[in-house]
Amino acid sequence: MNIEEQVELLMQGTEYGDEELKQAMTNELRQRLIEAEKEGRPLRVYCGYDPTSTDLHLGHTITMRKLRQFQDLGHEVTFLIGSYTALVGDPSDKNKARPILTEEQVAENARTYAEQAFRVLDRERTKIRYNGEWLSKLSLVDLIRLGQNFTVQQFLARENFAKRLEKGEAIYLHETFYALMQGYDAVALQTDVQVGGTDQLFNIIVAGRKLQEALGQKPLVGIITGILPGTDGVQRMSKSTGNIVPINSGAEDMYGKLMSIPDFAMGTYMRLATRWTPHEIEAIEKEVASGRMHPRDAKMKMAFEITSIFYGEAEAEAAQETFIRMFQKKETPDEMPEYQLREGQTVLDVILAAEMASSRSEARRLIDQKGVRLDGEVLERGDTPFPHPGVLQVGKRKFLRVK
RNA sequence: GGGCGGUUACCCAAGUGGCCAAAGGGGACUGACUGUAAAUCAGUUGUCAGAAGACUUCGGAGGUUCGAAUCCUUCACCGCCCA
Repeated sequence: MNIEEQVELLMQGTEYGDEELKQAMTNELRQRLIEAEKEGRPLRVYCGYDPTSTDLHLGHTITMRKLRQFQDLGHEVTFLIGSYTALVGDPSDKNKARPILTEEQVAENARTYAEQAFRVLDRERTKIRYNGEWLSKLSLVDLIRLGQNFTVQQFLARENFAKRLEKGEAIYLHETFYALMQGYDAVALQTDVQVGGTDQLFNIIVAGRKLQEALGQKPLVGIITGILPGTDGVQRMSKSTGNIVPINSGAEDMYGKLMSIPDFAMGTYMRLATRWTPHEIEAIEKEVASGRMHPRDAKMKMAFEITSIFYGEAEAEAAQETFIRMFQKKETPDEMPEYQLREGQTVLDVILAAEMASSRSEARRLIDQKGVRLDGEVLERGDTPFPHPGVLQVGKRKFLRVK
Protein backbone atom coordinates (compact mmCIF):
# COMPACT_ATOMS: atom_id res chain seq x y z
CA MET A 1 0.00 0.00 0.00
CA ASN A 2 1.37 3.39 -0.88
CA ILE A 3 1.25 6.29 1.55
CA GLU A 4 -1.84 7.81 -0.01
CA GLU A 5 -3.76 4.55 0.28
CA GLN A 6 -2.63 4.18 3.85
CA VAL A 7 -3.87 7.65 4.70
CA GLU A 8 -7.17 6.85 3.09
CA LEU A 9 -7.55 3.63 5.04
CA LEU A 10 -6.54 5.13 8.35
CA MET A 11 -8.89 8.07 7.94
CA GLN A 12 -11.75 5.80 6.99
CA GLY A 13 -14.69 6.19 9.33
CA THR A 14 -13.25 9.17 11.17
CA GLU A 15 -15.43 12.00 12.34
CA TYR A 16 -14.12 15.38 13.43
CA GLY A 17 -17.24 17.50 13.23
CA ASP A 18 -15.14 20.12 11.47
CA GLU A 19 -13.78 19.88 7.96
CA GLU A 20 -10.71 22.01 8.62
CA LEU A 21 -9.66 19.94 11.59
CA LYS A 22 -10.08 16.79 9.56
CA GLN A 23 -7.94 18.23 6.78
CA ALA A 24 -5.27 19.28 9.26
CA MET A 25 -5.16 15.86 10.85
CA THR A 26 -5.09 14.15 7.48
CA ASN A 27 -2.14 16.27 6.41
CA GLU A 28 -0.27 15.70 9.65
CA LEU A 29 -0.87 11.98 9.41
CA ARG A 30 0.52 11.94 5.89
CA GLN A 31 3.59 13.86 7.05
CA ARG A 32 4.18 11.46 9.92
CA LEU A 33 3.87 8.44 7.70
CA ILE A 34 6.37 9.89 5.26
CA GLU A 35 8.80 10.74 8.06
CA ALA A 36 8.45 7.34 9.65
CA GLU A 37 9.13 5.64 6.39
CA LYS A 38 12.19 7.79 5.78
CA GLU A 39 13.54 7.12 9.25
CA GLY A 40 12.64 3.47 9.04
CA ARG A 41 10.73 3.48 12.34
CA PRO A 42 7.14 2.59 13.12
CA LEU A 43 4.70 5.17 14.45
CA ARG A 44 3.79 4.90 18.10
CA VAL A 45 0.03 4.58 18.37
CA TYR A 46 -2.21 4.15 21.37
CA CYS A 47 -5.77 4.24 22.56
CA GLY A 48 -6.91 4.34 26.17
CA TYR A 49 -9.62 2.12 27.61
CA ASP A 50 -11.60 2.52 30.75
CA PRO A 51 -11.74 -0.77 32.66
CA THR A 52 -15.04 -0.06 34.43
CA SER A 53 -17.17 -2.32 32.27
CA THR A 54 -16.33 -5.79 31.07
CA ASP A 55 -19.17 -6.66 28.72
CA LEU A 56 -17.87 -5.37 25.47
CA HIS A 57 -20.10 -4.75 22.50
CA LEU A 58 -19.30 -3.99 18.91
CA GLY A 59 -19.21 -0.25 19.57
CA HIS A 60 -16.29 -0.68 21.95
CA THR A 61 -14.25 -2.38 19.29
CA ILE A 62 -14.27 0.44 16.75
CA THR A 63 -11.09 2.00 18.07
CA MET A 64 -9.53 -1.47 18.31
CA ARG A 65 -10.25 -2.01 14.64
CA LYS A 66 -8.47 1.26 13.95
CA LEU A 67 -5.50 0.18 16.07
CA ARG A 68 -5.43 -3.07 14.16
CA GLN A 69 -5.16 -1.20 10.89
CA PHE A 70 -2.09 0.55 12.25
CA GLN A 71 -0.69 -2.78 13.40
CA ASP A 72 -1.18 -4.32 10.00
CA LEU A 73 0.74 -1.45 8.48
CA GLY A 74 3.61 -2.26 10.81
CA HIS A 75 3.19 0.37 13.50
CA GLU A 76 3.64 -0.01 17.22
CA VAL A 77 0.40 -0.20 19.14
CA THR A 78 -0.16 0.27 22.86
CA PHE A 79 -3.38 -0.83 24.49
CA LEU A 80 -3.54 1.57 27.39
CA ILE A 81 -5.64 0.63 30.36
CA GLY A 82 -6.89 3.64 32.27
CA SER A 83 -6.35 2.13 35.68
CA TYR A 84 -5.72 5.52 37.21
CA THR A 85 -8.12 7.65 35.18
CA ALA A 86 -10.83 5.21 36.17
CA LEU A 87 -10.60 6.73 39.61
CA VAL A 88 -11.75 10.05 38.22
CA GLY A 89 -14.45 9.13 35.77
CA ASP A 90 -14.68 10.67 32.36
CA PRO A 91 -16.94 13.73 32.29
CA SER A 92 -17.74 12.83 28.68
CA ASP A 93 -19.73 10.02 30.13
CA LYS A 94 -22.90 11.47 31.48
CA ASN A 95 -23.60 8.43 33.62
CA LYS A 96 -23.67 9.11 37.30
CA ALA A 97 -20.65 8.77 39.51
CA ARG A 98 -19.24 5.34 39.24
CA PRO A 99 -18.42 3.19 42.17
CA ILE A 100 -14.76 3.55 42.94
CA LEU A 101 -13.16 0.30 42.00
CA THR A 102 -10.55 -1.44 44.04
CA GLU A 103 -7.21 -2.18 42.48
CA GLU A 104 -8.06 -5.85 42.25
CA GLN A 105 -11.30 -5.08 40.45
CA VAL A 106 -9.52 -2.84 37.99
CA ALA A 107 -6.90 -5.51 37.36
CA GLU A 108 -9.52 -8.19 36.88
CA ASN A 109 -11.64 -6.03 34.59
CA ALA A 110 -8.59 -5.03 32.63
CA ARG A 111 -7.66 -8.65 32.10
CA THR A 112 -11.06 -9.67 30.71
CA TYR A 113 -11.22 -6.47 28.71
CA ALA A 114 -7.90 -7.11 27.06
CA GLU A 115 -8.81 -10.72 26.45
CA GLN A 116 -11.85 -9.66 24.44
CA ALA A 117 -9.85 -6.97 22.69
CA PHE A 118 -7.48 -9.59 21.32
CA ARG A 119 -10.22 -10.87 19.10
CA VAL A 120 -9.56 -7.73 17.11
CA LEU A 121 -5.99 -6.83 17.94
CA ASP A 122 -2.90 -8.84 17.14
CA ARG A 123 -1.81 -10.17 20.51
CA GLU A 124 1.81 -10.56 19.47
CA ARG A 125 2.19 -6.98 18.44
CA THR A 126 0.26 -5.25 21.21
CA LYS A 127 1.81 -3.66 24.27
CA ILE A 128 -0.38 -3.38 27.30
CA ARG A 129 0.31 -0.52 29.65
CA TYR A 130 -1.46 0.91 32.68
CA ASN A 131 -1.53 4.66 33.11
CA GLY A 132 -1.08 4.24 36.84
CA GLU A 133 2.54 3.56 35.95
CA TRP A 134 3.21 7.25 35.48
CA LEU A 135 0.14 9.04 36.82
CA SER A 136 0.65 7.68 40.32
CA LYS A 137 4.09 9.26 40.38
CA LEU A 138 2.95 12.81 39.70
CA SER A 139 3.20 15.14 42.65
CA LEU A 140 0.82 17.96 43.39
CA VAL A 141 3.37 20.41 42.01
CA ASP A 142 3.54 18.40 38.80
CA LEU A 143 -0.20 18.55 38.50
CA ILE A 144 -0.23 22.30 39.05
CA ARG A 145 2.40 22.75 36.34
CA LEU A 146 0.28 20.72 33.95
CA GLY A 147 -2.69 22.89 34.83
CA GLN A 148 -0.76 26.02 33.90
CA ASN A 149 -1.06 25.04 30.27
CA PHE A 150 -4.80 25.44 30.24
CA THR A 151 -7.32 28.15 30.90
CA VAL A 152 -10.70 27.71 32.47
CA GLN A 153 -12.16 29.23 29.34
CA GLN A 154 -10.80 26.40 27.23
CA PHE A 155 -12.66 23.94 29.35
CA LEU A 156 -15.80 26.03 29.44
CA ALA A 157 -15.75 26.23 25.69
CA ARG A 158 -15.88 22.48 25.51
CA GLU A 159 -19.32 21.48 24.33
CA ASN A 160 -19.88 19.02 27.10
CA PHE A 161 -19.16 21.54 29.85
CA ALA A 162 -20.82 24.43 28.06
CA LYS A 163 -24.09 22.54 27.83
CA ARG A 164 -24.06 21.60 31.46
CA LEU A 165 -23.19 25.12 32.48
CA GLU A 166 -26.10 26.43 30.52
CA LYS A 167 -28.49 23.91 32.01
CA GLY A 168 -27.23 24.60 35.48
CA GLU A 169 -25.92 21.10 35.98
CA ALA A 170 -22.95 20.25 38.13
CA ILE A 171 -19.43 20.37 36.72
CA TYR A 172 -17.07 18.96 39.28
CA LEU A 173 -13.59 20.33 39.59
CA HIS A 174 -12.00 16.93 39.40
CA GLU A 175 -13.56 16.39 36.01
CA THR A 176 -11.12 18.88 34.57
CA PHE A 177 -8.27 16.69 35.84
CA TYR A 178 -9.42 13.92 33.61
CA ALA A 179 -8.35 15.74 30.48
CA LEU A 180 -5.00 16.63 32.06
CA MET A 181 -4.37 13.04 33.04
CA GLN A 182 -5.23 11.82 29.60
CA GLY A 183 -3.08 14.44 28.02
CA TYR A 184 -0.23 13.32 30.21
CA ASP A 185 -0.68 9.76 28.99
CA ALA A 186 0.17 10.98 25.51
CA VAL A 187 3.30 12.63 26.87
CA ALA A 188 4.38 9.60 28.87
CA LEU A 189 3.98 7.35 25.87
CA GLN A 190 5.65 9.87 23.54
CA THR A 191 2.98 8.95 21.08
CA ASP A 192 2.74 9.87 17.43
CA VAL A 193 -0.89 8.99 17.09
CA GLN A 194 -3.80 8.67 19.49
CA VAL A 195 -7.03 6.93 18.56
CA GLY A 196 -10.34 7.65 20.28
CA GLY A 197 -14.06 8.15 19.78
CA THR A 198 -15.72 11.49 19.15
CA ASP A 199 -16.33 11.86 22.87
CA GLN A 200 -12.57 12.00 23.30
CA LEU A 201 -12.03 14.82 20.83
CA PHE A 202 -11.27 17.39 23.49
CA ASN A 203 -9.00 15.12 25.51
CA ILE A 204 -7.04 14.16 22.43
CA ILE A 205 -6.92 17.24 20.27
CA VAL A 206 -6.77 19.87 22.98
CA ALA A 207 -5.26 18.26 26.06
CA GLY A 208 -2.90 15.73 24.51
CA ARG A 209 -1.45 17.93 21.80
CA LYS A 210 -1.06 20.94 24.03
CA LEU A 211 0.76 19.12 26.77
CA GLN A 212 3.07 17.39 24.36
CA GLU A 213 3.96 20.69 22.81
CA ALA A 214 4.48 22.32 26.18
CA LEU A 215 6.82 19.53 27.20
CA GLY A 216 8.84 19.67 24.03
CA GLN A 217 7.28 16.84 22.09
CA LYS A 218 5.79 16.90 18.67
CA PRO A 219 2.00 17.07 19.03
CA LEU A 220 0.21 13.85 18.21
CA VAL A 221 -2.07 13.14 15.30
CA GLY A 222 -5.58 12.49 16.59
CA ILE A 223 -7.59 9.79 14.87
CA ILE A 224 -11.18 10.35 15.95
CA THR A 225 -13.41 7.44 15.02
CA GLY A 226 -17.07 7.95 14.22
CA ILE A 227 -19.93 6.64 16.28
CA LEU A 228 -21.32 3.22 15.53
CA PRO A 229 -25.12 3.24 15.63
CA GLY A 230 -26.86 0.35 17.37
CA THR A 231 -29.15 -2.25 15.84
CA ASP A 232 -31.81 0.45 15.37
CA GLY A 233 -29.40 2.16 12.99
CA VAL A 234 -29.87 5.58 14.54
CA GLN A 235 -28.85 5.88 18.16
CA ARG A 236 -25.36 5.30 19.40
CA MET A 237 -24.80 1.71 20.39
CA SER A 238 -25.06 1.49 24.14
CA LYS A 239 -26.30 -0.84 26.75
CA SER A 240 -28.86 1.56 28.17
CA THR A 241 -30.49 2.06 24.78
CA GLY A 242 -30.68 -1.71 24.41
CA ASN A 243 -29.38 -1.72 20.85
CA ILE A 244 -26.07 -3.46 21.26
CA VAL A 245 -24.36 -6.26 19.40
CA PRO A 246 -22.52 -8.08 22.20
CA ILE A 247 -19.24 -9.67 21.20
CA ASN A 248 -19.49 -12.50 23.67
CA SER A 249 -22.89 -13.97 22.94
CA GLY A 250 -22.04 -16.40 20.18
CA ALA A 251 -21.64 -16.34 16.42
CA GLU A 252 -25.30 -17.01 15.66
CA ASP A 253 -26.48 -14.20 17.86
CA MET A 254 -23.96 -11.80 16.35
CA TYR A 255 -24.82 -12.74 12.78
CA GLY A 256 -28.53 -12.41 13.44
CA LYS A 257 -28.18 -9.07 15.20
CA LEU A 258 -26.07 -7.73 12.35
CA MET A 259 -28.70 -8.81 9.83
CA SER A 260 -31.29 -6.86 11.75
CA ILE A 261 -29.71 -3.46 11.26
CA PRO A 262 -31.53 -1.23 8.79
CA ASP A 263 -30.03 -1.01 5.30
CA PHE A 264 -29.09 2.63 5.66
CA ALA A 265 -26.68 1.84 8.48
CA MET A 266 -24.68 -0.63 6.41
CA GLY A 267 -22.19 1.93 5.16
CA THR A 268 -21.24 2.98 8.67
CA TYR A 269 -20.87 -0.61 9.79
CA MET A 270 -18.69 -1.50 6.84
CA ARG A 271 -16.44 1.50 7.45
CA LEU A 272 -16.11 1.08 11.18
CA ALA A 273 -16.33 -2.61 11.90
CA THR A 274 -14.97 -4.58 8.94
CA ARG A 275 -11.45 -5.23 7.71
CA TRP A 276 -12.34 -3.93 4.28
CA THR A 277 -10.51 -1.15 2.51
CA PRO A 278 -12.19 1.99 1.22
CA HIS A 279 -12.05 0.58 -2.32
CA GLU A 280 -13.69 -2.69 -1.40
CA ILE A 281 -16.49 -0.89 0.42
CA GLU A 282 -17.01 1.48 -2.46
CA ALA A 283 -17.24 -1.45 -4.85
CA ILE A 284 -19.96 -3.12 -2.79
CA GLU A 285 -21.91 0.10 -2.51
CA LYS A 286 -21.74 0.60 -6.26
CA GLU A 287 -23.00 -2.93 -6.91
CA VAL A 288 -25.96 -2.36 -4.60
CA ALA A 289 -26.74 1.09 -5.97
CA SER A 290 -26.77 -0.23 -9.54
CA GLY A 291 -29.03 -3.11 -8.58
CA ARG A 292 -26.48 -5.77 -9.43
CA MET A 293 -26.30 -6.84 -5.81
CA HIS A 294 -29.30 -7.40 -3.58
CA PRO A 295 -29.06 -5.29 -0.39
CA ARG A 296 -29.76 -8.43 1.58
CA ASP A 297 -26.75 -10.14 0.08
CA ALA A 298 -24.55 -7.16 0.82
CA LYS A 299 -25.73 -7.25 4.40
CA MET A 300 -25.09 -10.96 4.63
CA LYS A 301 -21.58 -10.36 3.37
CA MET A 302 -21.08 -7.71 6.01
CA ALA A 303 -22.56 -9.85 8.79
CA PHE A 304 -20.32 -12.71 7.73
CA GLU A 305 -17.23 -10.51 7.69
CA ILE A 306 -17.81 -9.04 11.13
CA THR A 307 -18.77 -12.37 12.66
CA SER A 308 -15.63 -14.01 11.32
CA ILE A 309 -13.48 -11.32 12.91
CA PHE A 310 -14.70 -12.45 16.30
CA TYR A 311 -15.41 -16.14 15.78
CA GLY A 312 -13.41 -17.22 12.76
CA GLU A 313 -14.69 -18.19 9.33
CA ALA A 314 -15.88 -21.66 10.24
CA GLU A 315 -18.22 -20.47 12.96
CA ALA A 316 -19.37 -17.53 10.88
CA GLU A 317 -20.19 -19.97 8.09
CA ALA A 318 -22.25 -22.11 10.46
CA ALA A 319 -24.04 -19.06 11.83
CA GLN A 320 -24.88 -17.96 8.32
CA GLU A 321 -26.30 -21.35 7.44
CA THR A 322 -28.41 -21.42 10.56
CA PHE A 323 -29.69 -17.98 9.74
CA ILE A 324 -30.66 -18.98 6.22
CA ARG A 325 -32.44 -22.09 7.45
CA MET A 326 -34.27 -20.43 10.29
CA PHE A 327 -35.23 -17.09 8.89
CA GLN A 328 -35.07 -17.31 5.16
CA LYS A 329 -36.44 -20.82 4.78
CA LYS A 330 -38.16 -20.92 8.14
CA GLU A 331 -36.99 -24.41 8.91
CA THR A 332 -36.36 -25.68 12.37
CA PRO A 333 -32.75 -25.88 13.46
CA ASP A 334 -30.94 -29.20 13.78
CA GLU A 335 -29.76 -28.61 17.26
CA MET A 336 -31.99 -27.61 20.11
CA PRO A 337 -32.31 -28.34 23.80
CA GLU A 338 -34.18 -31.49 24.73
CA TYR A 339 -36.75 -32.02 27.39
CA GLN A 340 -38.05 -35.21 28.97
CA LEU A 341 -41.81 -35.01 29.31
CA ARG A 342 -43.19 -36.13 32.62
CA GLU A 343 -46.54 -37.64 33.43
CA GLY A 344 -49.35 -35.12 33.89
CA GLN A 345 -47.53 -32.03 32.69
CA THR A 346 -49.55 -29.38 30.89
CA VAL A 347 -48.31 -27.22 28.04
CA LEU A 348 -47.73 -24.39 30.52
CA ASP A 349 -45.73 -26.66 32.80
CA VAL A 350 -43.39 -27.62 30.00
CA ILE A 351 -42.85 -24.04 28.84
CA LEU A 352 -42.05 -22.99 32.40
CA ALA A 353 -39.87 -25.99 33.17
CA ALA A 354 -37.82 -25.39 30.02
CA GLU A 355 -37.52 -21.68 30.88
CA MET A 356 -39.05 -20.60 27.60
CA ALA A 357 -41.07 -17.99 29.48
CA SER A 358 -40.38 -16.26 32.76
CA SER A 359 -43.83 -16.62 34.34
CA ARG A 360 -47.06 -18.49 33.81
CA SER A 361 -48.75 -15.24 32.83
CA GLU A 362 -46.17 -14.65 30.15
CA ALA A 363 -46.55 -18.19 28.84
CA ARG A 364 -50.32 -17.68 28.70
CA ARG A 365 -49.90 -14.49 26.78
CA LEU A 366 -47.66 -16.20 24.24
CA ILE A 367 -50.28 -18.89 23.74
CA ASP A 368 -53.05 -16.29 23.38
CA GLN A 369 -50.92 -14.56 20.75
CA LYS A 370 -50.57 -17.75 18.78
CA GLY A 371 -46.86 -17.80 19.44
CA VAL A 372 -46.62 -21.41 20.61
CA ARG A 373 -46.47 -24.31 18.17
CA LEU A 374 -45.98 -28.03 18.46
CA ASP A 375 -44.64 -29.62 15.26
CA GLY A 376 -45.90 -26.58 13.39
CA GLU A 377 -49.43 -26.69 14.81
CA VAL A 378 -50.54 -23.67 16.86
CA LEU A 379 -51.44 -24.68 20.41
CA GLU A 380 -54.58 -22.91 21.57
CA ARG A 381 -54.59 -23.81 25.24
CA GLY A 382 -51.98 -23.94 27.94
CA ASP A 383 -53.84 -25.72 30.70
CA THR A 384 -54.38 -28.96 28.80
CA PRO A 385 -52.03 -31.93 29.10
CA PHE A 386 -49.06 -31.76 26.74
CA PRO A 387 -50.46 -33.42 23.58
CA HIS A 388 -47.55 -35.52 22.34
CA PRO A 389 -43.76 -35.51 22.01
CA GLY A 390 -42.41 -33.30 19.24
CA VAL A 391 -40.73 -29.98 18.53
CA LEU A 392 -42.13 -27.17 20.63
CA GLN A 393 -41.61 -23.67 19.27
CA VAL A 394 -42.16 -20.59 21.40
CA GLY A 395 -42.02 -17.37 19.44
CA LYS A 396 -39.75 -17.28 16.45
CA ARG A 397 -36.51 -18.29 17.99
CA LYS A 398 -37.00 -20.69 20.85
CA PHE A 399 -37.15 -24.38 20.09
CA LEU A 400 -37.38 -27.42 22.34
CA ARG A 401 -37.39 -31.10 21.51
CA VAL A 402 -39.92 -32.68 23.84
CA LYS A 403 -39.51 -36.42 24.29
C1' G B 1 -24.38 26.63 56.74
C1' G B 2 -29.33 28.38 54.53
C1' G B 3 -33.48 27.80 50.89
C1' C B 4 -35.97 24.64 47.42
C1' G B 5 -37.02 20.26 44.59
C1' G B 6 -36.76 15.05 43.54
C1' U B 7 -36.95 9.32 44.39
C1' U B 8 -43.16 5.77 40.19
C1' A B 9 -42.87 -0.71 36.65
C1' C B 10 -36.72 -2.75 32.16
C1' C B 11 -35.46 2.85 31.02
C1' C B 12 -37.45 7.93 30.57
C1' A B 13 -41.75 10.07 32.44
C1' A B 14 -47.32 11.51 33.87
C1' G B 15 -50.23 11.00 38.07
C1' U B 16 -51.05 15.12 44.08
C1' G B 17 -57.12 10.95 48.54
C1' G B 18 -61.41 6.72 45.54
C1' C B 19 -62.67 6.39 38.19
C1' C B 20 -54.77 3.60 39.46
C1' A B 21 -51.99 -2.45 38.10
C1' A B 22 -51.08 3.19 37.50
C1' A B 23 -51.28 8.00 31.09
C1' G B 24 -47.43 8.74 27.32
C1' G B 25 -42.70 7.57 24.96
C1' G B 26 -38.55 4.19 24.38
C1' G B 27 -37.12 -0.81 24.76
C1' A B 28 -38.69 -5.89 24.74
C1' C B 29 -42.10 -9.71 23.14
C1' U B 30 -46.17 -11.88 19.72
C1' G B 31 -48.81 -11.90 15.04
C1' A B 32 -49.33 -10.08 9.80
C1' C B 33 -46.33 -8.49 5.86
C1' U B 34 -41.16 -8.93 3.83
C1' G B 35 -35.33 -9.49 1.30
C1' U B 36 -33.80 -10.38 7.35
C1' A B 37 -34.85 -10.40 13.53
C1' A B 38 -35.24 -3.65 8.92
C1' A B 39 -39.51 -0.49 7.75
C1' U B 40 -44.90 -0.64 8.26
C1' C B 41 -49.52 -2.34 10.59
C1' A B 42 -52.12 -4.84 14.75
C1' G B 43 -51.57 -6.57 19.67
C1' U B 44 -49.07 -7.74 24.47
C1' U B 45 -45.80 -5.99 28.42
C1' G B 46 -46.79 -7.07 37.79
C1' U B 47 -48.11 -12.14 39.75
C1' C B 48 -51.72 -16.13 40.35
C1' A B 49 -56.36 -17.91 38.11
C1' G B 50 -59.87 -21.32 32.36
C1' A B 51 -62.88 -17.00 33.41
C1' A B 52 -65.30 -13.76 36.89
C1' G B 53 -61.73 -12.30 40.15
C1' A B 54 -57.83 -12.26 43.87
C1' C B 55 -53.08 -10.71 45.52
C1' U B 56 -48.45 -7.70 45.61
C1' U B 57 -46.24 -2.88 43.67
C1' C B 58 -45.08 3.73 43.21
C1' G B 59 -37.07 5.01 47.69
C1' G B 60 -37.28 2.44 53.31
C1' A B 61 -40.04 2.29 57.99
C1' G B 62 -44.23 3.94 60.68
C1' G B 63 -48.94 6.73 60.94
C1' U B 64 -53.87 9.38 59.49
C1' U B 65 -58.28 7.60 56.72
C1' C B 66 -63.89 3.49 55.24
C1' G B 67 -60.03 4.11 51.36
C1' A B 68 -53.17 6.51 49.96
C1' A B 69 -48.51 6.45 44.54
C1' U B 70 -51.22 10.75 46.32
C1' C B 71 -51.84 13.53 53.34
C1' C B 72 -48.48 13.37 58.01
C1' U B 73 -43.84 11.71 60.71
C1' U B 74 -39.16 9.78 60.19
C1' C B 75 -34.84 7.58 57.76
C1' A B 76 -31.83 7.03 53.30
C1' C B 77 -30.10 8.69 48.73
C1' C B 78 -29.91 12.39 44.70
C1' G B 79 -30.17 17.29 42.43
C1' C B 80 -30.56 22.74 42.06
C1' C B 81 -29.97 27.73 44.02
C1' C B 82 -27.69 31.26 47.69
C1' A B 83 -23.24 31.48 50.82
